Amino acid sequence: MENITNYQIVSVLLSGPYNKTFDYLVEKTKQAKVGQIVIVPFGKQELLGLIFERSKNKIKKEKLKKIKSIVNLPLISKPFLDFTEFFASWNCAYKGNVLKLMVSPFDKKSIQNLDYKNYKPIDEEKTNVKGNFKKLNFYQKNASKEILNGFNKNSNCFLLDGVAGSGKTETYFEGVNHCLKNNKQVLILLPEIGLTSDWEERFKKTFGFKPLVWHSGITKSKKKKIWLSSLYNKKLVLVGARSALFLPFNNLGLIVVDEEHDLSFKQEEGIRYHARDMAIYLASKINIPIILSSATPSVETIFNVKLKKFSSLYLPSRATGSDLPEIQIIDMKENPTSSGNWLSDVMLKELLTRYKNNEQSLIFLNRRGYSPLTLCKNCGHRVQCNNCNSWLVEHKKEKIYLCHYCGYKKNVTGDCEGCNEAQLVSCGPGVEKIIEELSNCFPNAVIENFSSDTINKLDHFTESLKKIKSGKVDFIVGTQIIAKGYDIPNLNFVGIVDGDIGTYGGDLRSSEKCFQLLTQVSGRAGRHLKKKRGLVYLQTYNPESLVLKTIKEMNKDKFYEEELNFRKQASMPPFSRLISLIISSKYEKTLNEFSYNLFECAPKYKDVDILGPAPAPLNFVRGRYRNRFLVRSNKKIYLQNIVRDWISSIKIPRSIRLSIDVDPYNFM
DNA sequence: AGCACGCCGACT
DNA sequence: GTCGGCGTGCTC
Ligand SMILES: [Zn+2]
Ligand SMILES: [Zn+2]
Repeated sequence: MENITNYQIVSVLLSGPYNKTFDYLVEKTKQAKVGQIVIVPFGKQELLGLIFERSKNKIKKEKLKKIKSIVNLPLISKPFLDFTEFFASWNCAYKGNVLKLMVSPFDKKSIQNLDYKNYKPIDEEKTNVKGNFKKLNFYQKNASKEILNGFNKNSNCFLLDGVAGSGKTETYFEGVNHCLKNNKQVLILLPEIGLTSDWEERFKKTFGFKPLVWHSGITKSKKKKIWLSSLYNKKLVLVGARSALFLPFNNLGLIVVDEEHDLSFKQEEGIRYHARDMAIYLASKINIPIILSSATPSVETIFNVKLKKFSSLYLPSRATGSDLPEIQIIDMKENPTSSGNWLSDVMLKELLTRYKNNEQSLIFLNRRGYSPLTLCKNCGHRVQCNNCNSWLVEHKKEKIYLCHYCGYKKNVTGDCEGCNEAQLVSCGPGVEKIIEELSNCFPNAVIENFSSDTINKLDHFTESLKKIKSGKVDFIVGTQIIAKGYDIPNLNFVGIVDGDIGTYGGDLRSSEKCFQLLTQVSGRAGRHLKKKRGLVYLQTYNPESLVLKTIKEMNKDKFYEEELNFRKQASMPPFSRLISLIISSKYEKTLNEFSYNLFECAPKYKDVDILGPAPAPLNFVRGRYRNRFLVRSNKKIYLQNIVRDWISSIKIPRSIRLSIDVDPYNFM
């Protein structure tokens, strides 16, 4: 038997659904250190792990196994281990699964087969700035001065708040430049969809080199290279979607969250987390500045500014010098359309004027496809999904009915599944319907469909945008994808088909979402007009609505004031903390039994409200029945701990899936 | 998550 | 008798 004194004991966090660490032996000569990635035997399998602590010494020595190998890589630094711990605790996730995210382009096999010759870190020389910076205006200069000061302070969370086109990007580029000068790493988080070649070009023009780009479309081998760069290189700029947050940076100097309010930062599948909120924690952990940038900040962020947790940097005007557009509200009760049509006469008249005048117009409707509901007038049958209790959306171009929740599709046949004398009618418009309506009115016009159905491929997107910018397109019909800050020079008129998106849906953030979306879409109009202003027509059945009024008046402060008041009255976030439990099962009976058991052992605290169980608004998705609980408390309570204790007090049958959503945004 | 162990019904 | 279903519990 070997001498046990030649070994040391280390605690290893394993990649997988584990919350505690497991102790292993490792030869002292191997000089194991906290932060090393290792391969260990575990039961009958071999797993990837991370040395998390020196040793806990809580287990009998005879049971200990030896580490198989230590992967030859720089250490993952302590702040990132703390981040893993915090992340798991905050989001009620397994620590081991967070580790899995952190090493994501690798698995236990590929990390052992690391071929260092092929994965030479990217040449840092290439990140030497030799670009040209745009001249900043007075406000931009002030803001960037504040940001640069932030590098020397402890409290350093900034909100960069300015209308679309006010030059927020150029302003935070100053901070990026500062980091590069000091040989630091920079992480820029963008919504998945905002990460375009347009953005990359803009960066390259300014800095003279290309940033590393990280999103779901990047190949695995490229991702491995970037992962290694973040671990080896002292100096780099990485732009990425939310998952870039998990890269093992070794010398991070600044984080930017662009389009801070964007809902795509909230991960809703697998491990649920909010990338913006986690980025704020990470920045404070490493003690570096973080810049949140948006033309329409989230209510949460505005609240943090009010609490003086963040400092607000305000850019009041468009950098091009043009005025913000005029917004007119079209009362649909006074301007009704004939049945089956959705564009009012006023709207069509304005479109005609612009069309004759060779100007581009954008028609915005936040609904993909042709029609969200098809029903049979003869028998009342509705075209529904087989796996969900949702309506299928007709997509006319592809001749299918599509489920927007699970992707199920069915061919459009013209027959009815409920009777033999089909009289199918489409209820409600989608962008395809609007295109149909437009081409009836303007038979010779060129109309471009700009929605995620047509745009999901990057090259198709670039092509589409090029076509629009070349002026060949008369009408752009688009969903929210168009709101994402693309600069379209000759676009002077925006028509919003349905301004009432804030009134239905009815979750706590619907007003906020409506305000943000419509403000961003309106901001597309007239960005390059010199003497005139752009124009926006906003069709609505609720012209008196407060949200629409604040949009029309462009009174941002008033909107946030009203909305914060409402949230306060209702004890809703950001004045309280919410956690959703989503329980699902293939069997309705199992689901309801378990839900009841969970209800029975729910904690009873004075300051914790538990609502439920209730069938989810979408109570059947992908072949599974779903119930929900909603837990609420004030923010002084660490509600996650209460929920964790509750859940661990009951054994969960294998046929039940229970998902915990901290700070939920989606209540379906 | 895997994987083994174990306990019960049905099938050579 | 024994093959295989999946409910339960452990893995350093
Ligand atoms: Zn479906
Ligand atoms: Zn029918």
